[in-house]
Formats: sequence, structure tokens, C-alpha cells
Amino acid sequence: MNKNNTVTPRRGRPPKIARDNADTKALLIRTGLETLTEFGFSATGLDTILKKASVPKGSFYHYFKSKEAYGIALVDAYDSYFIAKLNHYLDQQNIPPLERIVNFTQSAIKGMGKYDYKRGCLVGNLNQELNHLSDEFKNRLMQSYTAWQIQIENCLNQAKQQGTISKTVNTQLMSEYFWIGWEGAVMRAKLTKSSTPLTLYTEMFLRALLT
Amino acid sequence: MNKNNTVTPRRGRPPKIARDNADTKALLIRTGLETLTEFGFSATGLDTILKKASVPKGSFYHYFKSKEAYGIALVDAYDSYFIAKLNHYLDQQNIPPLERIVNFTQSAIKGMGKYDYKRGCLVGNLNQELNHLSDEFKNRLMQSYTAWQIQIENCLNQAKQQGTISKTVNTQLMSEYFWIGWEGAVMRAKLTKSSTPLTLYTEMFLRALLT
DNA sequence: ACATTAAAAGCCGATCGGTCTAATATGTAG
DNA sequence: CTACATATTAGACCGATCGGCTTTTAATGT
Repeated sequence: MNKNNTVTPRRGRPPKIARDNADTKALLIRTGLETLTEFGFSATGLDTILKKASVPKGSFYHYFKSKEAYGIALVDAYDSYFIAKLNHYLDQQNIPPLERIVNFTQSAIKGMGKYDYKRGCLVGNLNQELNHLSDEFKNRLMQSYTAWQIQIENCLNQAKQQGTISKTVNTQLMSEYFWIGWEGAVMRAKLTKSSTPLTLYTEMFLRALLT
Repeated sequence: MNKNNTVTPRRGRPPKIARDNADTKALLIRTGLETLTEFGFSATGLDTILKKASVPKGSFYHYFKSKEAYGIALVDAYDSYFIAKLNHYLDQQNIPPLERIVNFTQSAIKGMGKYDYKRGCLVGNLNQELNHLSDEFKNRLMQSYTAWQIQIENCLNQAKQQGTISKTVNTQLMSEYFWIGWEGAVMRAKLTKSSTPLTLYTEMFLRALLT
């Protein structure tokens, strides 16, 4: 209820097209995520995004100093969203740890299905385009992978404590492995336009875990 | 010894820069593979390839009707090369089947290391760029994956016959799984610039297999 | 002689990321 | 109440590069 429902006064030249909630920057990020999860970074022109969002170029360069800075901001936004999602599924203490992981994968599968398996993982997309991206991008991507891995690792450690998986399992390696293969499965799901690569991968991961 | 070592007569206007072996088309394909395995399709301009190969644009469009047709030709070439490589490693009847698979992965790891983990899998790269490629590309990629999968599947069937893995293993699913995760590992190796994602993935695959 | 093959290279319109200036609103200082 | 600074949008414009086309030149084959 903290929301201010008196219309926030807006500085500067008014937009030709009325912006719903006066936040052009947020609109640009939202539109960028939609576009880049589908088409990647290098292959998407700014004009495409600008046209889709009905935002002129001048506004874009007011909020972001370059396409690259924009890309980093998008990774930040995606990472925040994704970590929140992971937290949501992996921290439910009343559910067995492995089941939580399965719940996450099912949610992700549903998410891909919603967009007809066209949109994938932004981090994965950029990972594949690495060779024409700056080191800043590379570090940012590694940071994301590490954060995600730790979340899975914590969950696996709980499974170990509860005796669901063997004490001999190297949870750090297993969680690293999880994301390595998961990105491959997301990629393949885009090609087959089906959930089977994702479900197959999840099953096999669990199998390797229970050995 | 079938090679014709008398200089093959060359039609057409002579190249300004002497071409080693008179085959401009082969040179374009070789250069394209080097470039696209590193940078992908959409993000690479023709001029980049042309400059690297010292071939004028007119020659390019003499041999290929479009960039897309060129891309398909590159996938064809890559696929042939890759299938030959798979055959080489997976058909050595004097070596245990699972060991053959490990030998293949080690060879692939060595191959990535040779180029400092910058070059990946052409099919994987295109897979990630799918959404701005034509259906012809999609079909071509699926065809490659299927062919590769069958090679692994045959090898796993032999392992089953020899009693190395359980009769209950679904070799079709396992071989499908193999390539799904492998592409993820190749992608990650490009980021970490190390072989660890590839070795880790191979280990886990074997573990799932021996359950 | 003449068709065919292949290389050379200029040129095209479209699009790329990015810059610049103008226009129009609010916030603040006097 | 008036100046002036600041915020934000608008969109023309820039040089570079994109994929692709076209014409010319020079070799071989018939």
C-alpha cells in the first residue's frame, strides 16, 4: 500500500505515446528481455527493441550509455528474476529437497512452453555469443552461473543431510554439472519445440545423483 | 596416390592472389568453418570471411547463391567431418564400447584446447541462433543430431551386448541425453576456457549409464 | 570464333550502433 | 513571478557495415 496512486509528475518532454506508468527505463528492460531471450544479443538491433517498445533512440541513450551497458543491465535484471525464482522453489523447507529441484524444472519447462519454446535462457544465449562480447560480459555470466550453482548445491546438501542421497556425493560438482547440462537441454528444447529434452535431462540428473 | 599432381587447368579469370590449390569453394568452406565455429552465423559478416580468405565478393556469389545457402553448405561440411570423427572413434571393435566413447570425448576436448576453447560446435552455435534462421536450417540441425545420436546408440548397444551396461538401459534415450548435455558442456567450456565442464559431463554421463 | 567458367571490384539500399540538437516538461533560486 | 538548470522525449542524422547484385575481365573448352 506504499504505492503512490496520485499520478507521479513526469519531468522532461512528454512522450508522444502515453507510457503506462511513466517508467521508460523499466519498459526498455522488459522489452529487451523478451527480445534477447529469443534472439540473442548480437543479432538483435536496437531499432528492433526501440520500435517494439515505441521508445525513440534519444531516450534509450539517455538511460544507457551503450548497447553493451544495456546488455549488462539486462543480465542483471534476468539474474535477479532467476535467483528469486530459484529461491522460491528451492527454499520450501516442507518439501523434500530433490522434489524442490524437480518443481523448479517443471516450472521452467512450463515457462518455455508458454512462449512456444522460442525464448530460452538469456545467460545461455550470451554464453554462446561470448567471442564477440567484452570481458565484463564474461565475468557477469560466470557470476550468474556460480550463484545459481550454489543454490542447487545448498539444496543437495540438505538432501544429503536428510539421507536422500549418499554422503559420498560431491554436491559442488553435481550442482555444477546440473547447470552445464541444463543449458544444453534448454537449447535443444528450442530446436525440438518440446519439453522432452528438459524432462529427459532432469531424469538423468536425478539418476546420476542416486547412484 | 590418386591425386593429380599435374597442376589442374583453371578456368576463368585468374585470381590476383595465387590460390594454393585452385579450389576457391573449398577455401571458402574451410574459412567459414573456422570463423563460424568461433563466432556463429548471424554475427559474422560475409566481408569478414572474404577478407580472411582473400576472395572477392563476386567469387563468393558465384559459388553460393546466398549467405544462407553457404551456411547450409557449412553445416554439411561440418557434419561430414564430425561423422567421420565419430566413426573413427566408435567403430574400433577391439576397444570396449564405453572406452571408445571416452576416447571420442578426449579427442574433442583436445580439439577445443587447441584453439584455446574459442571454437565450439557449429551445430550448437546455430542451434542457439535458431530463431532467426529458416526452417531448412532447423531440419538440417535435427538431422545432424539424429545421426550423431545413432552412432552413440549403436555403441551403447554393443556395450549392452557385452554386458558392460545393464540390459535395462534405454540406449536410445541415453544417447539422446548424451548430446543434449554435451552441447551444454561445450558451451560452458567456451566460458571457462577449460576442459573441466567437458570432463565433468563425461564422468556424469558414464555414472548415469552404469546405474 | 564463341560459349563457358571464374575472378575482380564497384555499387546498391537497408540496417547497424551511436551522436546531436531541439522541444517541452518540472524543480529550484532569486 | 521570473530565470535558469535539469530531466526526458523526439527524431534527424552520421559513418560503417550488412547481404546482395551487376558488369567487366581473362582464362579454358569446343
